[in-house]
Amino acid sequence: MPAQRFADRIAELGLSPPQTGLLRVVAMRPGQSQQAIANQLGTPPSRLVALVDGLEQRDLIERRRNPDDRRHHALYLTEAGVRFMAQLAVIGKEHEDAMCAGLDPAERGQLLGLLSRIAVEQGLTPMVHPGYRAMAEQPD
Amino acid sequence: MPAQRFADRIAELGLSPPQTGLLRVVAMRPGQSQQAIANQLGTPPSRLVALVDGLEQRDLIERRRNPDDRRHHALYLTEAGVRFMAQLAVIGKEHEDAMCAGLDPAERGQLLGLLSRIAVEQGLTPMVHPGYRAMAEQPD
DNA sequence: TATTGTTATACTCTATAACTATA
DNA sequence: TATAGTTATAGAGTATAACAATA
Repeated sequence: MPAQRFADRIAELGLSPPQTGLLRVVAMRPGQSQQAIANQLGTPPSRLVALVDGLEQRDLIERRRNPDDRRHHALYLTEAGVRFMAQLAVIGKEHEDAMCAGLDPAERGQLLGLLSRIAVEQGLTPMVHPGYRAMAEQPD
Repeated sequence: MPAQRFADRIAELGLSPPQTGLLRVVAMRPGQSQQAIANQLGTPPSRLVALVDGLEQRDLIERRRNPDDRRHHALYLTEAGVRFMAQLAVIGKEHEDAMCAGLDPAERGQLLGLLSRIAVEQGLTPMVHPGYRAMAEQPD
Protein backbone atom coordinates (compact mmCIF):
# COMPACT_ATOMS: atom_id res chain seq x y z
CA MET A 1 0.00 0.00 0.00
CA PRO A 2 2.87 2.49 0.40
CA ALA A 3 2.93 3.36 -3.27
CA GLN A 4 -0.84 3.75 -3.36
CA ARG A 5 -0.86 6.06 -0.38
CA PHE A 6 1.78 8.24 -1.93
CA ALA A 7 -0.22 8.27 -5.15
CA ASP A 8 -3.27 9.39 -3.18
CA ARG A 9 -1.33 12.22 -1.62
CA ILE A 10 -0.03 13.64 -4.85
CA ALA A 11 -3.36 13.02 -6.55
CA GLU A 12 -4.73 15.69 -4.21
CA LEU A 13 -2.35 18.06 -5.97
CA GLY A 14 -3.58 16.85 -9.34
CA LEU A 15 -0.51 14.89 -10.39
CA SER A 16 0.01 11.22 -11.20
CA PRO A 17 3.06 9.30 -9.98
CA PRO A 18 4.65 9.17 -13.44
CA GLN A 19 4.18 12.91 -13.83
CA THR A 20 5.76 13.46 -10.45
CA GLY A 21 8.76 11.38 -11.39
CA LEU A 22 9.20 13.30 -14.61
CA LEU A 23 8.94 16.60 -12.76
CA ARG A 24 11.74 15.48 -10.47
CA VAL A 25 13.92 14.58 -13.43
CA VAL A 26 13.40 18.00 -14.96
CA ALA A 27 14.13 19.62 -11.61
CA MET A 28 17.33 17.65 -11.20
CA ARG A 29 18.67 18.51 -14.63
CA PRO A 30 16.79 21.21 -16.50
CA GLY A 31 17.25 21.76 -20.20
CA GLN A 32 17.30 18.17 -21.36
CA SER A 33 15.45 17.14 -24.49
CA GLN A 34 12.54 14.75 -24.29
CA GLN A 35 14.58 12.13 -26.07
CA ALA A 36 17.36 12.44 -23.51
CA ILE A 37 14.88 12.08 -20.66
CA ALA A 38 13.12 9.15 -22.30
CA ASN A 39 16.46 7.44 -22.66
CA GLN A 40 17.32 8.18 -19.06
CA LEU A 41 14.02 6.83 -17.77
CA GLY A 42 14.02 3.89 -20.13
CA THR A 43 10.61 4.72 -21.51
CA PRO A 44 9.46 5.25 -25.10
CA PRO A 45 9.54 8.91 -26.09
CA SER A 46 5.89 8.80 -27.07
CA ARG A 47 4.97 8.14 -23.48
CA LEU A 48 6.58 11.38 -22.41
CA VAL A 49 4.38 13.48 -24.62
CA ALA A 50 1.24 13.12 -22.55
CA LEU A 51 3.17 13.50 -19.31
CA VAL A 52 4.88 16.66 -20.50
CA ASP A 53 1.56 17.97 -21.83
CA GLY A 54 -0.01 17.54 -18.42
CA LEU A 55 2.80 19.22 -16.56
CA GLU A 56 2.89 22.05 -19.08
CA GLN A 57 -0.85 22.62 -18.84
CA ARG A 58 -0.49 22.92 -15.10
CA ASP A 59 2.27 25.46 -15.73
CA LEU A 60 4.85 23.44 -13.82
CA ILE A 61 7.29 22.98 -16.70
CA GLU A 62 7.75 24.53 -20.11
CA ARG A 63 9.03 23.35 -23.47
CA ARG A 64 11.62 25.62 -25.02
CA ARG A 65 12.66 25.10 -28.63
CA ASN A 66 16.34 25.11 -29.23
CA PRO A 67 16.98 27.81 -31.88
CA ASP A 68 20.07 25.94 -33.09
CA ASP A 69 18.17 22.73 -33.71
CA ARG A 70 14.49 23.40 -33.78
CA ARG A 71 13.66 19.73 -33.47
CA HIS A 72 14.58 19.72 -29.80
CA HIS A 73 12.28 20.73 -26.99
CA ALA A 74 14.28 21.39 -23.88
CA LEU A 75 12.31 21.09 -20.65
CA TYR A 76 12.55 23.57 -17.79
CA LEU A 77 10.72 24.12 -14.53
CA THR A 78 8.57 27.21 -14.26
CA GLU A 79 8.55 29.23 -11.06
CA ALA A 80 5.37 27.44 -10.07
CA GLY A 81 7.21 24.21 -10.78
CA VAL A 82 9.99 25.17 -8.40
CA ARG A 83 7.47 25.95 -5.69
CA PHE A 84 5.71 22.69 -6.40
CA MET A 85 8.93 20.75 -5.91
CA ALA A 86 9.19 22.23 -2.43
CA GLN A 87 5.69 21.01 -1.65
CA LEU A 88 6.62 17.65 -3.04
CA ALA A 89 9.59 17.43 -0.73
CA VAL A 90 7.30 18.02 2.24
CA ILE A 91 4.89 15.34 1.07
CA GLY A 92 7.71 12.91 0.51
CA LYS A 93 9.01 13.54 3.98
CA GLU A 94 5.57 13.11 5.53
CA HIS A 95 5.03 9.96 3.57
CA GLU A 96 8.30 8.49 4.69
CA ASP A 97 7.53 9.39 8.29
CA ALA A 98 4.12 7.77 8.03
CA MET A 99 5.60 4.61 6.54
CA CYS A 100 8.31 4.40 9.17
CA ALA A 101 6.02 5.10 12.09
CA GLY A 102 6.82 2.43 14.63
CA LEU A 103 10.53 2.44 13.85
CA ASP A 104 12.90 4.48 15.97
CA PRO A 105 15.45 6.70 14.21
CA ALA A 106 18.22 4.11 14.46
CA GLU A 107 16.01 1.46 12.89
CA ARG A 108 15.00 3.83 10.14
CA GLY A 109 18.65 4.38 9.39
CA GLN A 110 19.25 0.64 9.31
CA LEU A 111 16.33 0.11 6.94
CA LEU A 112 17.45 2.89 4.64
CA GLY A 113 20.96 1.49 4.58
CA LEU A 114 19.86 -2.04 3.78
CA LEU A 115 17.46 -0.95 1.06
CA SER A 116 20.03 1.36 -0.48
CA ARG A 117 22.50 -1.46 -0.71
CA ILE A 118 19.92 -3.64 -2.41
CA ALA A 119 19.13 -0.86 -4.89
CA VAL A 120 22.82 -0.52 -5.75
CA GLU A 121 23.26 -4.28 -5.91
CA GLN A 122 20.32 -4.60 -8.28
CA GLY A 123 21.62 -1.86 -10.54
CA LEU A 124 18.68 0.47 -10.08
CA THR A 125 19.21 3.93 -11.49
CA PRO A 126 19.22 6.40 -8.59
CA MET A 127 16.19 8.69 -8.46
CA VAL A 128 14.41 6.80 -11.24
CA HIS A 129 11.38 4.70 -10.43
CA PRO A 130 11.70 1.25 -12.02
CA GLY A 131 8.15 1.53 -13.29
CA TYR A 132 9.32 3.63 -16.23
CA ARG A 133 11.63 0.96 -17.49
CA ALA A 134 9.84 -1.29 -19.92
CA MET A 135 12.50 -3.41 -21.58
CA ALA A 136 16.24 -3.25 -22.06
CA GLU A 137 17.97 -0.20 -20.75
CA GLN A 138 20.96 0.99 -22.70
CA PRO A 139 23.08 3.64 -21.00
CA ASP A 140 24.09 6.67 -23.09
CA MET B 1 12.39 -3.75 -10.40
CA PRO B 2 11.93 -6.51 -7.81
CA ALA B 3 8.27 -6.92 -8.63
CA GLN B 4 8.96 -6.91 -12.35
CA ARG B 5 11.62 -9.56 -12.05
CA PHE B 6 9.34 -11.79 -10.07
CA ALA B 7 6.64 -11.21 -12.68
CA ASP B 8 9.10 -12.24 -15.37
CA ARG B 9 9.94 -15.43 -13.52
CA ILE B 10 6.36 -16.57 -13.10
CA ALA B 11 5.50 -15.41 -16.61
CA GLU B 12 7.81 -18.19 -17.79
CA LEU B 13 5.36 -20.54 -16.14
CA GLY B 14 2.46 -18.82 -17.86
CA LEU B 15 0.98 -17.08 -14.86
CA SER B 16 0.44 -13.42 -14.06
CA PRO B 17 1.16 -11.96 -10.61
CA PRO B 18 -2.54 -11.58 -9.75
CA GLN B 19 -3.17 -15.18 -10.75
CA THR B 20 -0.29 -16.29 -8.59
CA GLY B 21 -1.66 -14.42 -5.60
CA LEU B 22 -5.06 -15.98 -6.08
CA LEU B 23 -3.54 -19.43 -6.35
CA ARG B 24 -1.82 -18.88 -3.03
CA VAL B 25 -5.06 -17.84 -1.39
CA VAL B 26 -6.77 -20.99 -2.63
CA ALA B 27 -3.84 -23.07 -1.44
CA MET B 28 -3.95 -21.48 1.99
CA ARG B 29 -7.64 -22.03 2.49
CA PRO B 30 -9.32 -24.29 -0.04
CA GLY B 31 -13.07 -24.43 -0.42
CA GLN B 32 -13.86 -20.76 -0.19
CA SER B 33 -16.39 -19.17 -2.51
CA GLN B 34 -15.33 -16.57 -5.02
CA GLN B 35 -17.26 -13.96 -3.09
CA ALA B 36 -15.41 -14.83 0.10
CA ILE B 37 -12.08 -14.58 -1.66
CA ALA B 38 -13.01 -11.35 -3.37
CA ASN B 39 -13.93 -9.91 -0.01
CA GLN B 40 -10.71 -11.16 1.49
CA LEU B 41 -8.59 -9.68 -1.29
CA GLY B 42 -10.60 -6.48 -1.42
CA THR B 43 -11.27 -6.80 -5.12
CA PRO B 44 -14.56 -6.79 -7.04
CA PRO B 45 -15.87 -10.32 -7.62
CA SER B 46 -16.00 -9.74 -11.34
CA ARG B 47 -12.25 -9.39 -11.40
CA LEU B 48 -11.88 -12.87 -10.00
CA VAL B 49 -13.73 -14.48 -12.85
CA ALA B 50 -11.00 -14.08 -15.43
CA LEU B 51 -8.32 -15.01 -12.91
CA VAL B 52 -10.16 -18.16 -11.89
CA ASP B 53 -10.85 -18.97 -15.54
CA GLY B 54 -7.16 -18.79 -16.33
CA LEU B 55 -6.14 -20.97 -13.42
CA GLU B 56 -8.87 -23.46 -14.20
CA GLN B 57 -7.88 -23.69 -17.86
CA ARG B 58 -4.37 -24.46 -16.77
CA ASP B 59 -5.82 -27.15 -14.53
CA LEU B 60 -4.34 -25.64 -11.37
CA ILE B 61 -7.62 -25.07 -9.53
CA GLU B 62 -11.17 -26.24 -9.97
CA ARG B 63 -14.60 -24.81 -9.27
CA ARG B 64 -16.91 -27.12 -7.36
CA ARG B 65 -20.57 -26.29 -7.05
CA ASN B 66 -21.97 -26.56 -3.59
CA PRO B 67 -24.93 -29.00 -3.81
CA ASP B 68 -26.64 -27.29 -0.89
CA ASP B 69 -26.53 -23.88 -2.52
CA ARG B 70 -25.79 -24.21 -6.18
CA ARG B 71 -24.98 -20.53 -6.49
CA HIS B 72 -21.63 -21.01 -4.78
CA HIS B 73 -18.48 -22.11 -6.52
CA ALA B 74 -15.96 -23.34 -4.01
CA LEU B 75 -12.36 -23.23 -5.22
CA TYR B 76 -9.89 -26.06 -4.71
CA LEU B 77 -6.38 -26.81 -5.89
CA THR B 78 -5.95 -29.68 -8.30
CA GLU B 79 -3.04 -32.07 -7.92
CA ALA B 80 -1.22 -30.12 -10.58
CA GLY B 81 -1.98 -27.02 -8.55
CA VAL B 82 -0.37 -28.52 -5.49
CA ARG B 83 2.73 -29.36 -7.47
CA PHE B 84 2.73 -25.91 -8.94
CA MET B 85 2.70 -24.38 -5.48
CA ALA B 86 5.87 -26.27 -4.70
CA GLN B 87 7.52 -24.83 -7.79
CA LEU B 88 6.29 -21.42 -6.75
CA ALA B 89 7.91 -21.77 -3.38
CA VAL B 90 11.22 -22.50 -5.07
CA ILE B 91 10.88 -19.49 -7.33
CA GLY B 92 9.95 -17.31 -4.40
CA LYS B 93 12.98 -18.48 -2.51
CA GLU B 94 15.27 -17.89 -5.47
CA HIS B 95 13.78 -14.49 -6.02
CA GLU B 96 14.31 -13.50 -2.42
CA ASP B 97 17.87 -14.77 -2.55
CA ALA B 98 18.53 -12.80 -5.71
CA MET B 99 17.06 -9.66 -4.18
CA CYS B 100 19.06 -10.04 -1.00
CA ALA B 101 22.34 -10.87 -2.70
CA GLY B 102 24.88 -8.63 -1.06
CA LEU B 103 23.32 -8.91 2.37
CA ASP B 104 24.65 -11.43 4.85
CA PRO B 105 22.16 -13.66 6.68
CA ALA B 106 22.07 -11.43 9.75
CA GLU B 107 21.28 -8.39 7.62
CA ARG B 108 18.60 -10.29 5.77
CA GLY B 109 17.01 -11.11 9.09
CA GLN B 110 17.18 -7.47 10.12
CA LEU B 111 15.57 -6.35 6.88
CA LEU B 112 12.82 -8.92 7.14
CA GLY B 113 12.12 -7.89 10.72
CA LEU B 114 11.95 -4.19 9.93
CA LEU B 115 9.72 -4.67 6.90
CA SER B 116 7.42 -7.02 8.80
CA ARG B 117 6.97 -4.45 11.50
CA ILE B 118 6.10 -1.84 8.92
CA ALA B 119 3.58 -4.18 7.32
CA VAL B 120 1.91 -4.77 10.66
CA GLU B 121 2.04 -1.09 11.54
CA GLN B 122 0.40 -0.18 8.23
CA GLY B 123 -2.36 -2.72 8.70
CA LEU B 124 -1.51 -4.79 5.64
CA THR B 125 -3.34 -8.09 5.42
CA PRO B 126 -0.77 -10.89 5.73
CA MET B 127 -0.18 -12.85 2.53
CA VAL B 128 -2.32 -10.46 0.47
CA HIS B 129 -0.67 -8.18 -2.03
CA PRO B 130 -1.97 -4.62 -1.61
CA GLY B 131 -2.44 -4.40 -5.35
CA TYR B 132 -5.74 -6.22 -5.10
CA ARG B 133 -7.24 -3.65 -2.82
CA ALA B 134 -8.98 -0.99 -4.80
CA MET B 135 -10.98 1.05 -2.34
CA ALA B 136 -12.29 0.59 1.16
CA GLU B 137 -11.64 -2.71 2.79
CA GLN B 138 -14.28 -3.92 5.19
CA PRO B 139 -13.37 -6.95 7.29
CA ASP B 140 -15.91 -9.76 7.45
C1' DT C 1 18.43 10.11 -45.21
C1' DA C 2 18.27 10.59 -40.05
C1' DT C 3 16.33 12.50 -35.86
C1' DT C 4 12.79 14.83 -32.58
C1' DG C 5 8.65 15.02 -31.23
C1' DT C 6 3.89 13.75 -32.09
C1' DT C 7 -0.18 11.15 -33.36
C1' DA C 8 -2.70 6.81 -34.34
C1' DT C 9 -3.66 2.46 -33.01
C1' DA C 10 -4.03 -1.55 -30.30
C1' DC C 11 -3.66 -4.11 -26.15
C1' DT C 12 -3.88 -5.09 -21.13
C1' DC C 13 -5.85 -4.43 -16.84
C1' DT C 14 -9.38 -3.00 -14.02
C1' DA C 15 -13.89 -1.17 -12.18
C1' DT C 16 -18.89 -0.51 -12.70
C1' DA C 17 -23.10 -1.96 -13.84
C1' DA C 18 -26.29 -5.06 -16.06
C1' DC C 19 -27.59 -9.74 -16.31
C1' DT C 20 -28.52 -15.11 -15.06
C1' DA C 21 -29.37 -18.64 -12.07
C1' DT C 22 -30.31 -19.91 -7.94
C1' DA C 23 -32.34 -19.22 -3.45
C1' DT D 1 -36.50 -10.00 -3.21
C1' DA D 2 -31.63 -11.14 -2.41
C1' DT D 3 -27.24 -13.33 -3.49
C1' DA D 4 -23.23 -15.73 -6.31
C1' DG D 5 -21.26 -15.59 -10.25
C1' DT D 6 -20.89 -13.84 -14.91
C1' DT D 7 -20.89 -10.82 -18.89
C1' DA D 8 -20.82 -6.20 -21.06
C1' DT D 9 -19.00 -1.94 -21.21
C1' DA D 10 -15.96 1.73 -20.49
C1' DG D 11 -11.78 3.96 -18.85
C1' DA D 12 -6.84 4.39 -17.71
C1' DG D 13 -2.21 3.43 -18.94
C1' DT D 14 1.17 1.97 -22.00
C1' DA D 15 3.80 0.17 -26.18
C1' DT D 16 4.41 0.06 -31.21
C1' DA D 17 4.39 1.98 -35.40
C1' DA D 18 3.33 5.60 -38.63
C1' DC D 19 3.89 10.47 -39.40
C1' DA D 20 5.41 15.64 -39.74
C1' DA D 21 8.91 18.93 -39.07
C1' DT D 22 13.57 19.84 -39.08
C1' DA D 23 18.22 18.77 -39.92
